Order: sequence, then C-alpha cells, then structure tokens
Amino acid sequence: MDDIGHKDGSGSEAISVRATRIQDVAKLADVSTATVSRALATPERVSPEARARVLEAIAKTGYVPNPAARTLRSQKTYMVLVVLPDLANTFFSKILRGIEETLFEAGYGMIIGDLDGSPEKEAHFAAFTAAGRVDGAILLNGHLFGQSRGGEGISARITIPLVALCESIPGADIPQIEIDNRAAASRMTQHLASLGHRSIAYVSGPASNILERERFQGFKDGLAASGLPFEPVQVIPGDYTIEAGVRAGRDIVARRDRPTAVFCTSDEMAIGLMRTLFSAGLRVPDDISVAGFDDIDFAVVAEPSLTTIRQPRRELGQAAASALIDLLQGRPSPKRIRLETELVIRDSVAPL
Amino acid sequence: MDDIGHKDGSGSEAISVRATRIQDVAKLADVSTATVSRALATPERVSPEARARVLEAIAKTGYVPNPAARTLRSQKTYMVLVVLPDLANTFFSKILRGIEETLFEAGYGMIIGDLDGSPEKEAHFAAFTAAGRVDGAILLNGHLFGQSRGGEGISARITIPLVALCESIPGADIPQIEIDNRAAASRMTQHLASLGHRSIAYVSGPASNILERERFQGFKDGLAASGLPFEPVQVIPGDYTIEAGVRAGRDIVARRDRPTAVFCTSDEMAIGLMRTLFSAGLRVPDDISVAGFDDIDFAVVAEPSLTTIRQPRRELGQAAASALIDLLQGRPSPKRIRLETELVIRDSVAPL
DNA sequence: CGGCCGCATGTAATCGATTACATGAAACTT
DNA sequence: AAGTTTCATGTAATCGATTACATGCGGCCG
Repeated sequence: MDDIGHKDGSGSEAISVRATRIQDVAKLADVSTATVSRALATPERVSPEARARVLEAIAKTGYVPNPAARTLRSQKTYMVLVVLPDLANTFFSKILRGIEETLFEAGYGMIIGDLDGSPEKEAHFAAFTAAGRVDGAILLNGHLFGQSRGGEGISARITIPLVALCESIPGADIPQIEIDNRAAASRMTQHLASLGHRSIAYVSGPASNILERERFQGFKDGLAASGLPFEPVQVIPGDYTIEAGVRAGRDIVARRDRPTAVFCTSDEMAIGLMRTLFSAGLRVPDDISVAGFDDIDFAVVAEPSLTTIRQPRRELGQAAASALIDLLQGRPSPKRIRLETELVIRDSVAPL
Repeated sequence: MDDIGHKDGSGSEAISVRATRIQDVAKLADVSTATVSRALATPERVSPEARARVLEAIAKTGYVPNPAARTLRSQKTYMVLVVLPDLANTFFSKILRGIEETLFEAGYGMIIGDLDGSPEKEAHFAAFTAAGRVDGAILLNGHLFGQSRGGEGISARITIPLVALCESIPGADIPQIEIDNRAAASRMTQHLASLGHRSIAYVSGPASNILERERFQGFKDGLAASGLPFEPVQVIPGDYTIEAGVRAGRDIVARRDRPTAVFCTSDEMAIGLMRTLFSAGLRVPDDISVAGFDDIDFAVVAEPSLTTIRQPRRELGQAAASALIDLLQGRPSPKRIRLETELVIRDSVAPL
C-alpha cells in the first residue's frame, strides 16, 4: 500500500454552515412555518399567493427539509432495508437493481444488510430495524429476524412491513415473491429425460436451504413423471458456488459409472463443472449433458453455452419492492407472487 | 404472474405500540433523562449505582434509542451513501462487500445509490446527500455530484466527507483509493510483448471513462517500453460488458490481418471475446492470446483460464470505507491510496 | 341582520434524544 | 473554618419539522 501524503479531518469539522430551516423560509415568505409546511405537503390548502411566495423563498434559499426532524415527527424514514446472504453473489446484484429502481421511483432509499453468514450481523440488522431506522424490509435470506437463533426478544418488536423474496419463509404471514422452484426443477429434469437420459445426476445447493429443498423435490417429481427411479447416488452435494461445481466435476470424472446428464442447481456450479469435465477430456454435450439454473450473464458465453432455467431477477426485485411499497402506503398487497421461469435451451444439453 | 390471495395493508397501520422512550427508562430507574443518556454515552460520568439501575431498566424495557431524535440533535446519521454506476455489475459487488463489512464494524449503515446512467438519479442522490441523510459518501462513479451537468447549486451545499474509489476524480481534494491502472496495463502489455507478440490489439472501455484513459495510456506505455509502435487500428472500442467482448471478437475474426494477442480491459470482454473466437474455430492461446483485467471469479473457469490483472476488490472497498470513517471521526486520512495489482498468469496467453 | 360555516392562517405542542447550565453535596486546600 | 474544586445529578433549551387547535375573516342562509 503506497500512501502518499495526508489530509486532515477538516472535512468533518467544516465550519458548520447551518442549513436553511423552515423558519428561514417562513420569515422570507412572510408566513408561518405551518404555512410553509402545508405549501409543500398539501398545496391545495394554501392560497395561491402564499404558495407562490413560499415557493419563491424556497427557490431563493435552496431549502431542503431536514429528514431527521421529519422522521422524528412523522415516524416515516423513507428507507427500506434489504437483507441478503451474500452481496458478492452475481445472482443477487441483478435482483438488487430491480429493488433499487422501484424503491427509487417511489421515493424510498435502499439500505443493504449483507449477512455474510454471521448471526451477529443478523442480530444487528434486527436491532437496526427494531429501532425504527427503516419503514420496511425485504428479506432474501429465507427466514425472519431472529428466527434461527434466539433473537425473539428483538424480533418481537419488529412491527414494520416485511416481504420475503426468492426464499419463501414458511408460516410467515407476509407477502412472498418467488419463482416456482419445484416446477422449474421438475421441468428441467423432464427435459433431460425426454432427450433419452436415464442416468441424471443432481448437484444440490446447501441442504438447509429452502430453495434447495424445493428444487430437490422438483428433481424427484421430474424423475417420477418420466418414469425414472430416484437413486441417492445421483445426488452430489454443492452450495451454488463455482468451486462446488468444480468439486462435483471431479466427483463425476472419478466415477466408474457416469451419469449421462447432470442437473446443477446454479449456473455457477454448472460452469465450474463443465470446466472440470473439459479438463478431464470429457466433452459436453457429446459425452455428458449439463444443465444449470438461473441464467446468469455468463451462461450464454460458457463453452458450450448453457441450457438453464431463466429466473426474471430484475422483475423479482421489482415485484418485491412494489409489494412492500403497497404495504407501506396502506394499500392491500398480493400475498404471494410467483413469477414465471423459462427453460432456455442452448448447447450444453443434447439427446443421448 | 400467478397471484394467489390478498393481504391487506394492516402491517403498516398496526396498533402503534409506542416504543419505550428515554423517559420511561428514567422513570423506572428513578433518575433523570440526562442521567440515562449519560449512562449510555459517557458511563464514567455516572455513579456505579445509578448506572446499574439504568442498565437494569433498559434491559427490562428493551429500550432502544430513537435514531431520528438522536440524529436531529447530534447531526449524525451513522449512514454512508455509496454511489456507483451499475449495481448489477459483478465487479462492483465484491467491492461493495468490502465497504459494507468495514462500515458495519464501525457502526455505520450503507445506502446504495445506483446511478444506472441516469443524470436524474444523480441529482436525486446529490439532494439526498445535501439534505443530511448521510454522514459521508463513497463515489465509485468518477466525478463529484453535479460535476457532469449543472447541479452546482446543490453540490455546493454538500459539505460532508467524500471518498473517491476506483475512478479517481482529478482535481477533487478528497481521499482517492484506487489501483495504478496505467502501470497495470503497461505491465500486461509488456508481458504480452515479452512473449514475442508484436501485433497486440486493445479492447477499450468507454472513451469518457477515467479508468479507460489510464489503462489506454498504460497500453501505450507498455508498447513503447517494448519498442513496439502504436497503431490506432489496434484499438477496438468496448464498454467492459460481455457483449462488447463478443462484438470485438467478431471484429477480429473478420480481419484479414489478425493480431496475435488481444488485451481486453475487462474480464467480461475477454470471456465474451474468447467465446466468439472459439465459435469461429480460432483456438486460444494457440492461434491468438487473450488477456483480461480484474480477475473476476469466472476468470479461473473460463476455457482456457484467463490471464489477467487481479484487482484486490474487497480490499479496495475496505480501504475506502476506512478512509471515510477516519474523516467522519475527525482523524487524518490518507489522501491517496494505491493498492497493488497482480499479474495472474493462466492459460489464455502463450508465447507466439 | 345575526348566526353559522368554511377557509386561510397562525400559535404552540409535539416527536425523543442530547447537552449547556444550574445545583448541591462532598472532598480538598490553605 | 472559609473558600475552592470536583463530582453526580437534575432542569430545561435545543435540534427542525408536523399538526392539533385557535383565530379571524368573508360568504351564505334564513
């Protein structure tokens, strides 16, 4: 680290140019603070002349209402917390973008809570929420605050609207936005079977994960629907990462009795797996077919391009944000939204 | 969209169980509110007995200070805004994680401002900042608020600490955290030249981008240092995306006189480009060498694995957050930090 | 013409913490 | 012993907006 020169902390001690307050505007427009406030919040309740003077004064002074004061009085923060397990994961960032743009249009800001696998952080965000720093929260982590380890004390105090996104939270009476993981996994499995594959391996997500359980059910559904038996040896454990795909690939390469198709429950794993097969001299899809899940940007430029399930990530984010905004504004909100997935057929899967 | 059932907005209209206030704690502990406040902020200025009674009362009531009230009085929000051009980009999410974890440890929350190429959003975040909703901001977008289009009115009011990350902001008197893009690009160019390549193409970023200008200079430096002439035809325009890499690949495939090596200024472009070359029957690195920049997760599983420049993304985020926290807490802060990059040699580049 | 209503506006309470200043007791100082 | 310092604590002003309530004016109705 090459550290050139120093700058003192004067930025934070800057001569505090006290910002324009509502009082200043009121004085300049020769009205009361109440009138200024009303001119902004309920213009129709203020005479046109007064309103004009207020607006002029605001323009002249560049007045911006103090959010802390506003929040203190009105109990509204215009902030939403988004809790997610891993910010560095490609899968989430597109979703976040959908959330952010929808919140933005409605005048809400987005605060990120990256759990990073730490229960300590989870407790922190629960406290954060309980303290009233946000008006609502979107949960991408598959459970309510403190539901995992005894943080009930705090979570009981969380009375703000919540929305579950992607990982449904069983038993929680909050809007749930997701895809039909089970149906999608079943569909892909049947697609593989329909091409003649009888021996299909399944690379799983983390066992504790709800997504994983749904997709696994779907896999079994698909086998059953195709008249194929389920055999535990077909399941290779994974955790959605590239590295897990690489490990699963090594597993398959080492097998005497190889499956003819592999269904990976994330594109990352599929890409890592294909790479490992390739290095071992196995050709995809000639020797073995590989399918993914998610349709991330890299799926189309993988070699071969990846057959996968497309999740509408941006739309998922938008739908969750919309549902939350409905709740925040006292409107009824859909209780459960299931967005459609799409089977994207590319080159990594071929008939047997 | 399959919309099952409805839930009314009762979440937001819930019977407002007024939260515990400092007054309630004071009454229970039989002290004044001032003592409660001091017991939390400056425990050493309160007698042990009073402190114990206060803490007990807090435990009993589950009191959490109201952040809005605190902010109103103390002018501290404990929030930081992170402004970035594209949240969906893999490159940023690892950086964000570094920022988030460092801010978190220091007790700050992170608000995301995704510009999404919209000047309107930029103005919004400038106003947001000017309104005092955050204590500081980290700018990943290469310019100060309103510096691009006449938002000077608002940006003049932004007196909070700022830090520039990745894209340096020339002329701004704020800490700048970055890598030495020029040196890194030069190094890669020389690496290619040292392997015997005389005809090296360069796939650029957006021309207006500061990163791009630095890397382009580095490319020319590297050519010069290797005794190679620079020829404009070597430059293929890009914008860091996979698709731009695909387009650049088509360009190269169509050329009569192909370069023997291609230096892409992002891994996304390199991967898209390799894919296009492969589809056209050109082999990497046998027929043509390809180098990237960033070392994203997919670089190692690309086929062939990608020779690239590693940027310490998490550390960049951490360093920027640390610098900002220094400023926020009135400590001196490094004015400029340059983190080291690393030339990562894999299989996509070979001697001529 | 007197009373009632509605409208535009102002006054001041309120949100919940922090903190300057005041107070009184105990501990020193000379 | 009187005066000074220190310490723990309380009182109340303050941050800056929102909003319940009060006021005064003009129009309308009977």
